[in-house]
Amino acid sequence: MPDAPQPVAEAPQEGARSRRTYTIGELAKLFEVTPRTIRFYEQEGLLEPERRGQTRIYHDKDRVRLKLTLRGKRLGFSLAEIREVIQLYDHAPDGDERQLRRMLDILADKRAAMQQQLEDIRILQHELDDVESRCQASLQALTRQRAKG
Amino acid sequence: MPDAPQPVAEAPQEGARSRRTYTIGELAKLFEVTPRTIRFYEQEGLLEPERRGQTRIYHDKDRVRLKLTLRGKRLGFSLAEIREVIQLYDHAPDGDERQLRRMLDILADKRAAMQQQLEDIRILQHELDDVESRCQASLQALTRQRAKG
DNA sequence: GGTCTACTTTACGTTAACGTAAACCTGATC
DNA sequence: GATCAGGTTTACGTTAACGTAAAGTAGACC
Repeated sequence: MPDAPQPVAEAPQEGARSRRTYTIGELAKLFEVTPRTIRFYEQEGLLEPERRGQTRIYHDKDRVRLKLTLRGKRLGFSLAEIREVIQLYDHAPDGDERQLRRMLDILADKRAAMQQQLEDIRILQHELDDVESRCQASLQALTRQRAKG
Repeated sequence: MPDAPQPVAEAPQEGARSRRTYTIGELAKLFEVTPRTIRFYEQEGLLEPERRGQTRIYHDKDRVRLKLTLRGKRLGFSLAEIREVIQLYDHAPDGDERQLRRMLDILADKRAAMQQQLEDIRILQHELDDVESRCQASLQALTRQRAKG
């Protein structure tokens, strides 16, 4: 499942600019994923943590990226697609005209997909409404029957 | 990707009750999937076509189920989850109280997931807005520069 | 009756997204 | 200085959702 109501894990915002850093374990706990997952996302080019000696140090930028990544996943995007969006996000203002136009094309695609998703959700919600009301009805029927019997 | 703007393939509705049937190939073309995919969905318990001799015959019920399945996939649900919903859909009114209550629980879960998705889409759309405006800005900058040079 | 075309089963291959296990390093603590 | 928690790399394993190829069948047409 698109990972239902995520515990809305979020970092404490000490003032406007929280300059704190995270170990991989901290970040993992914060978003309820495993360290392995975080390393894998790095390997796939979604994160680029600092290195202090051998160990990774994550900054707010990485935390935001990870958040975006998990949001994308909940919507069924692949990691490759999410990386695409992240690169758009980071390199939007530079590049030549052809690149910029290509970006706008990709953006239009993502938008269309999300529009489709909105529509899909709308329809599915109605269908769930339907099932639920039928469920409630038979439940009440059972209850009435028990009251009589 | 959640399969962007699907060509909104849909069957002709000859009157209210279209009693026509479909071969696997027809159904596949209608929704732009392969026959293999349709057989796989059957194997996973999502479809139950009639058999005429060896070959499968699909009715409107199957078409609706397939449509629901693809909608679920666009939202990132797994086939197992979709099967769960389909079974809810088909067996909502029967079963004892415990089963009905369990159904309502599952329904609540799906609802929560979809609420989360709505929120995710809202946020992502804003982020895409941001990227796009930055894109447009640098594009205009390039154009102005060219006009001068 | 041969030849298409579209169906069928069986079975192995593939890709994405991690899980899991082994073997190692490293700073803190008893 | 041993131990331990938490970090690291390397590498193989696993699951979902199909793709693909081989080999057979069954009706339509020339």
